[in-house]
Amino acid sequence: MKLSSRTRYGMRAILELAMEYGKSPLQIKSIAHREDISNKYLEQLIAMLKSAGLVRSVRGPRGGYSLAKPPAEIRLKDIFLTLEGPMVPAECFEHSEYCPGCTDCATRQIWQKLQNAILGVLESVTLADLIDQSIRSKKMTNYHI
Amino acid sequence: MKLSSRTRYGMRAILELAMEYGKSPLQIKSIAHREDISNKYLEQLIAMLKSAGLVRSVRGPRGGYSLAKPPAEIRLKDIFLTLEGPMVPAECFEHSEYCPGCTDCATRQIWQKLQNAILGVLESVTLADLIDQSIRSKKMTNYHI
DNA sequence: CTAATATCCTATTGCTTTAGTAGTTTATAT
DNA sequence: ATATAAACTACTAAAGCAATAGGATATTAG
Repeated sequence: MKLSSRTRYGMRAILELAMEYGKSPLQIKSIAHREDISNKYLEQLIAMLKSAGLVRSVRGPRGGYSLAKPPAEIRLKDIFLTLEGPMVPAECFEHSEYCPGCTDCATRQIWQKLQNAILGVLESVTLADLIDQSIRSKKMTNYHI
Repeated sequence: MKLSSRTRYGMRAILELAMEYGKSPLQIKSIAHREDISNKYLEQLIAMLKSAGLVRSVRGPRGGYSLAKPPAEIRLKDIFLTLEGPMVPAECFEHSEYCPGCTDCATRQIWQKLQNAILGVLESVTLADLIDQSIRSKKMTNYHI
């Protein structure tokens, strides 16, 4: 079980934007270079984030992308669901009419628990929290050196 | 984000075996029929569970499959990891030499949290727990009718 | 011994998703 | 005007998923 590149790249990209929040917009090529991601592929991922209302854009020279909201108002859950799609462990979560035997109900409860656990973590963390963590860990390394 | 059929089918199949624990072995075709899963595909899934030591088999007429251990000693984590493969959110979890920028470290901590949350749930539940839940929910419906 | 049964093993296939590439169009700052 | 950078659309190679197919092997019953 692993996360898709889409989600990993997208998360790193939006974190770059979060760290630049309040400054001038960041360009695709700049983010792509910093994070070592394909230019054109990143373009598509950021388009997803944009249509989800998490990111806004400015076209033309000196244009680029920036966060649509303060980092403290963007939860990882929003980013995750935008990139990874809706969380649907089993068919019967979408179509309740599917679910023939009652054996499923026992397993279904587990998938429900799993979903809650995942969404719980992603709900509880904002981009601002991530930045704080990042800064703190950098300070730690400085103290050691 | 959704679970693979492999995992969903496999979980339902081994739960069937768990409910039959102590009795004579269950055959592929029987499980496949009860759970409405392709015969041949299920065969492969059960082979995975067998090579993981969760299930044992008897060949020939009146043969079939049964749990290798009591239901209380099989955790969902074991089943899940067998079917879904190792939990590797990002490359740097396998190859720590990968991890160029420090931006990753912030996201990496999130993937770690996510992993812990998922494994935590799966670690805490055994097949015996699932059977208990299943029986209890059946009783509930009986009371209502 | 033989026939039936059910697991075991390997290969192949169609399908979908993923990750990435390519090229053109549109808006905007200078 | 021109350069810049996002916006949009189409395409493609590769991988994984969900099967399907067919024969080999072991075991039991008669």
